[in-house]
Amino acid sequence: MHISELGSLIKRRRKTLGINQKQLSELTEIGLRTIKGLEAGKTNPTFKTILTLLDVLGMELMIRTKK
Amino acid sequence: MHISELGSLIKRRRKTLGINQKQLSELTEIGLRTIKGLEAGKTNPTFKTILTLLDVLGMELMIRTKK
DNA sequence: AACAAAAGTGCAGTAAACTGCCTTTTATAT
DNA sequence: ATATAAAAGGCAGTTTACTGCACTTTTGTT
Repeated sequence: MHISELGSLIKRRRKTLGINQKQLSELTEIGLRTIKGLEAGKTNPTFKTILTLLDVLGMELMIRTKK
Repeated sequence: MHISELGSLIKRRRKTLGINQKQLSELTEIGLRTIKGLEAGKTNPTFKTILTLLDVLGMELMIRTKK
């Protein structure tokens, strides 16, 4: 998992749910400009931003030791 | 998963591996002050910082849709 | 108890995330 | 072909993550 992956993953999920960037911005209360930059893989988002987005998108993040 | 969880998770893993904060800082090339703040749950780290730490700690991050 | 190592904390500078505003490009209709 | 909606991108201001330095507190060892 790296940053560009994260962006495309969120973009894909958003489209699956049938919402646009503006709607996602309103639902998450994250600035539209931030969402655009993140989906394009052009910024290095903070943990909070990621968690807020995943929550609204019905996704979860897990961390575990590599086997 | 929220920020304080992330901090304690990383701290626990670091101790399991038997290294101190300074060594982790050197291995990851992330500032010692940053690691201290993160383990204490006092900052909102960036995705890059998290991924770098997890990598050196032999951990991985996954994202999936909630069932 | 004394000492050393590790961890925690305040402060200040730099870089970058976050944000809004506005313009341009691209896609999707009619 | 035009009009509309969605996405992309430049720019500038504000906030905050990241960092080093210096000092304090806690933990562990002899």
